[in-house]
Amino acid sequence: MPNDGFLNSGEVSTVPEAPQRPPLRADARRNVEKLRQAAADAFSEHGLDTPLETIAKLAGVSVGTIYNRFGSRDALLDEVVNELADRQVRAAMAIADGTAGSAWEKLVAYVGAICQAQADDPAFNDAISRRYPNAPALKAVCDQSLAFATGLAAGARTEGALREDARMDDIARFFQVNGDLVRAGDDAGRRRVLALLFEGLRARAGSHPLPG
Amino acid sequence: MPNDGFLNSGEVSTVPEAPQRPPLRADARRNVEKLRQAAADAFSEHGLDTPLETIAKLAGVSVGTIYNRFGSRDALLDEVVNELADRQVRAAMAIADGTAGSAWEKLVAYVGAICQAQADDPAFNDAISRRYPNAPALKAVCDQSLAFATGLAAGARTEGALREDARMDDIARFFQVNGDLVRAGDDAGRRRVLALLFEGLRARAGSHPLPG
DNA sequence: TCGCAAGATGAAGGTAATCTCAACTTCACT
DNA sequence: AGTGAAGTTGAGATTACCTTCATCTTGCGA
Repeated sequence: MPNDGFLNSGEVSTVPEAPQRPPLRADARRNVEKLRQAAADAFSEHGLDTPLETIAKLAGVSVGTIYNRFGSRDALLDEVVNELADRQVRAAMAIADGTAGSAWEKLVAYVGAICQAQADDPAFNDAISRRYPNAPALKAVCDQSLAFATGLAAGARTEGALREDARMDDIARFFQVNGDLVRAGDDAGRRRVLALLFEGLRARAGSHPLPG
Repeated sequence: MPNDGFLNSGEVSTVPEAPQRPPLRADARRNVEKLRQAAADAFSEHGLDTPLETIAKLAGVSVGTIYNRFGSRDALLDEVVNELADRQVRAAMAIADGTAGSAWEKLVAYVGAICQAQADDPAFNDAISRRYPNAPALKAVCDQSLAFATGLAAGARTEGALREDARMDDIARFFQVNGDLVRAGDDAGRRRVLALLFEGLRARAGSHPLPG
């Protein structure tokens, strides 16, 4: 559950463009909850390609209900995976924050945590490394994650640990590459590639400049 | 069932288990050729997921003919893409051989050439970086490519340019990773990641050992 | 308890692909 | 030219998914 984190001075109206729908009936609310749970479970086990049929069955409802409650596959995906991804990203941030040492070490810890989460949870992996253009909330989580990494990277560069010509989108590519190796089922290789990339990213005398 | 060969006066049969089919009729031979060409063109333009319908239309025959001549999608794929991949791998080998300098430089040239070919030809990319388990001839080409790279890598390690704990399967992963970034359409990023990986692969004082 | 709007259902329709096979066409040999 | 085997054809079977909608069911206010 997203914690809004603000101790606001007065009441602020909810969201400006809230469509002001009538409240859901009790059974419908129950079904939404069951579907959310079922979708999260199924996605986390089988990835985001899980058929709606599977999710509906797991929730004990029919596929039609998914459409009644969420409108489309993409909407379900965006809503459910958003929460899931948000949780993972926050956990990784906590790990980075809890890492004593240099910004470089925090950066390594953060990227390592995200990559491990990709390996552990197919849904999360699909979410941050694959393209889901119709999932805006999901994109927001990814951006948030990258922004955090960017901050750490800036610190690491200042320290002189991260090479000067490293760019922020390089980090995004770590996740992309890691996700691909996860999908290939090559966990050992994944770790090696990650290690190689970090080695490449370190500032060093006599390193060749990166292209671009 | 061994064939007791000594009754056979002169000719030894070519391949032991050649099914000895009757020769194809002229029109069928023509169709095989048209299909090979069409498949190579279509695969190279759209990747190995091109539907058979597209290929059949391009060749001016019906899908049924593909099955009559090749037996299955995978068989067509194996046969056609094998040739295509073999050509690319040989070209890359020639580039490596034509590169003056150290084994490390040859290795970089070879891997770079393969990766560039992946970027230029979707069929080749799918062939060496994706899994096509039902394509044995294709797998052979990949193995051949890796064996060549392995030779160069051994030389580069002897020179002291390649880190001691680099392994041969690391090179295979370069192709996998590169292929993924090609598919993502991120050519600039692809080059940067490749550069980072090579930086990571260089022998250096004070580098961390790779996991595994 | 009743009525009805909200909600659930799942078969049917749509799409996009591989693969099959009975009916037709053509080659090549006499 | 005639004939039969070889070859081609393409609609249909099949699979696997998403999405819709007419019909049935149910929560809940009166």
